[in-house]
Amino acid sequence: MANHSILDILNDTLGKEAREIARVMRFPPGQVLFRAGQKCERLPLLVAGRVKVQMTGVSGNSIVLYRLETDQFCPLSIGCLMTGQAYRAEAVVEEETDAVMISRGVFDRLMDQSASFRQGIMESYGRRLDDLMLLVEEVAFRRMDQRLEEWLLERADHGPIVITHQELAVELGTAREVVSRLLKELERRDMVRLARGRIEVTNLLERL
Amino acid sequence: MANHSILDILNDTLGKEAREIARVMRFPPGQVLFRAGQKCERLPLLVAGRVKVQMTGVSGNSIVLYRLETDQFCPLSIGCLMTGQAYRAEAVVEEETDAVMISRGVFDRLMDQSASFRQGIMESYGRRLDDLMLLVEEVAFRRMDQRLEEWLLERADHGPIVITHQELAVELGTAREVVSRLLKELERRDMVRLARGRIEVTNLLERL
DNA sequence: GCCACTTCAGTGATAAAGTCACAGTCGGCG
DNA sequence: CGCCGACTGTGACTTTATCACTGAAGTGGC
Repeated sequence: MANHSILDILNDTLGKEAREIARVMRFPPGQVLFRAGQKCERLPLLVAGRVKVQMTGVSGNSIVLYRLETDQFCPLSIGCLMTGQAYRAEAVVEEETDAVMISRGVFDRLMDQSASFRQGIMESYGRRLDDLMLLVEEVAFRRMDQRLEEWLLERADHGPIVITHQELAVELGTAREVVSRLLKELERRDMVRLARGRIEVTNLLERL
Repeated sequence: MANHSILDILNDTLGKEAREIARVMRFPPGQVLFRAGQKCERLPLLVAGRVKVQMTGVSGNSIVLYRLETDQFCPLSIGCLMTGQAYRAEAVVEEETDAVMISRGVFDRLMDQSASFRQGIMESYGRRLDDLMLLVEEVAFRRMDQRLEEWLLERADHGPIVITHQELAVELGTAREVVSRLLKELERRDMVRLARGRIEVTNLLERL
């Protein structure tokens, strides 16, 4: 996976069938790749773009689990494809996304024939497991104000962050009111400037 | 993986080398299979027994992530083996465990040659991912009293539960004091009986 | 422009959970 | 028996979650 793009691997392994068997599809922002409760038909494999995977608990609260980016597989789909279970989460396109949709048969074939493909799958899986372990630790043990500040700092580079408090609450897995209060407190300390649907990070960095 | 045990698959694929290449090791309760920070040399694959995998956050708090049981692989080890990263969690034997320890080379060979092995690996991975997603939801959104009661009910079948409040706190990813208080409250309502290092569930069931 | 309507944000009150500090209690062992 | 370490209980306080509600900002029709 280090040397070749996913498309190269597919072409190498599947030969001239590649284009027919594994068609690249384009998804616009906002499109839902899959919802909780649905069965999985095909494994999405991102060629470009970004997809957000989030889960809604019984309480109705949601949390973002991880994001899929270029050259990554959706590990949830693999699980659902292999076991026939329904999805437990949903995937929403954030940036226009091109993805190869692979059927179970083609997946098995690739796993059988391409060591590079296997390597890619295993790495993708490993990364997700790691992501989720870190998320568990975050949610279980870290303070919300710190997590919020970090989240803001990570996206403060390119001007104001366009997001509602509700969406931000889902990112962190908390309640909208909590986010509102913490943000207001940051504004009082002149660390951010708030507007409807927009957060401008001013001098948050200094605390690190 | 549905039809054959892991040992069968190993024997089928590796032939007479199997015994030399992938030796079965026995671990007593309490033994640590790996610690956070260590590198992974071999992939443990449980033939019998039970292993608890837990993680300690920067705060010093710990939480149990999942348990390995018969015929399961340790997905963390796969990740560490593939990427060369160090473990982020630790694994402790709970019941005497027999495990086959597989090297990177043998792992790659099995992945290449045995569809059953691949299937087993992928299923194991899928299950862990699912476990962790559920854990994220639990920790993020569910009430501690309910989680505690469920935990107790799940192990109330075979007489008193032998565990300290501290250990129970790690199971749930909370603080010892929280567990102590919730348990005391349950005892006041005559739902459990408490003793040092022991919890007896009396009539907790009725609430369901 | 004005109005109705929806979405978004702010906030008080209260409950649940986490943190800190410390006291009491039990069990084993010299 | 008495001491020590591990375990448990609890008060005081902080942080986070939940509930209920208000107001403010954008949107579209007329």
